[in-house]
Amino acid sequence: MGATKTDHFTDKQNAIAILLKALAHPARVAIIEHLLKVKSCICGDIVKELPLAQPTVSQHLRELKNAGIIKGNIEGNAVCYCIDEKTIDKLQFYFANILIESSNNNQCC
Amino acid sequence: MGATKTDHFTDKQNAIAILLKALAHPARVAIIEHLLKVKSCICGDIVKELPLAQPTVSQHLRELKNAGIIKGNIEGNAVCYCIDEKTIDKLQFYFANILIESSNNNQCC
DNA sequence: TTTTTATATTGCAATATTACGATGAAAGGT
DNA sequence: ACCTTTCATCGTAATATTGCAATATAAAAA
Repeated sequence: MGATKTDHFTDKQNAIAILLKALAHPARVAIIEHLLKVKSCICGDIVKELPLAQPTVSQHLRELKNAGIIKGNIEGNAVCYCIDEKTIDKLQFYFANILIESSNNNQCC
Repeated sequence: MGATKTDHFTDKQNAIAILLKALAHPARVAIIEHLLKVKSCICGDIVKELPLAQPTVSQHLRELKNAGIIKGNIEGNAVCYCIDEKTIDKLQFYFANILIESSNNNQCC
């Protein structure tokens, strides 16, 4: 025990959980917000912005990329990261849908 | 090491991360989806729906409640849970905002 | 070619999460 | 009073995550 029982849930449920888990860390939220702030792709300056060591930032970037939240392009010496809007759109849609379905319910608490 | 360096991030970043972490597990996603499906509050039948033992489900429900994603009312012998729409609205707004800000950016990847 | 710059990977210690059996608490039914 | 039902809590084992020093890699600059 200790491992999530992924097999017992639907693919969609696991997919959403993986996306949310990728963003469920303040450092990774900060990375996304920095990407928005600089209004362009980031190439390395994230390490200077975050209060974390370079390997830690690199690890967080990899997790965001694996989940499909950001995209990364090798640009010569540096690497260029930016937000994958398609994935954020999925999340926005997911929560918007919960709100729609939820408003039809007869709330009791 | 091992613990998230919460102190180094803003309150907003931590707050979003906590909300997303609460939903970053397929069992908790499944709980929310069941709440939507039954179109009412759930009073105990979640344990039968999920492939997890009762203490595990109870623990997941507590995490969702602590994060403010669901509300819970004691109803005699049973407990009645339902979605807190205000919190889902926060999340929906957060992602919608990312999309708006992101569309102003000159994407390079 | 050597050095520098930028990022990734490895290995590991500290901590957190997940899952569940056992047990507890509290209300309802008999 | 006694049992049953419903849910929470405790304790604990298995596993995952976080963070970083050390090291590797790979392209640019000198």
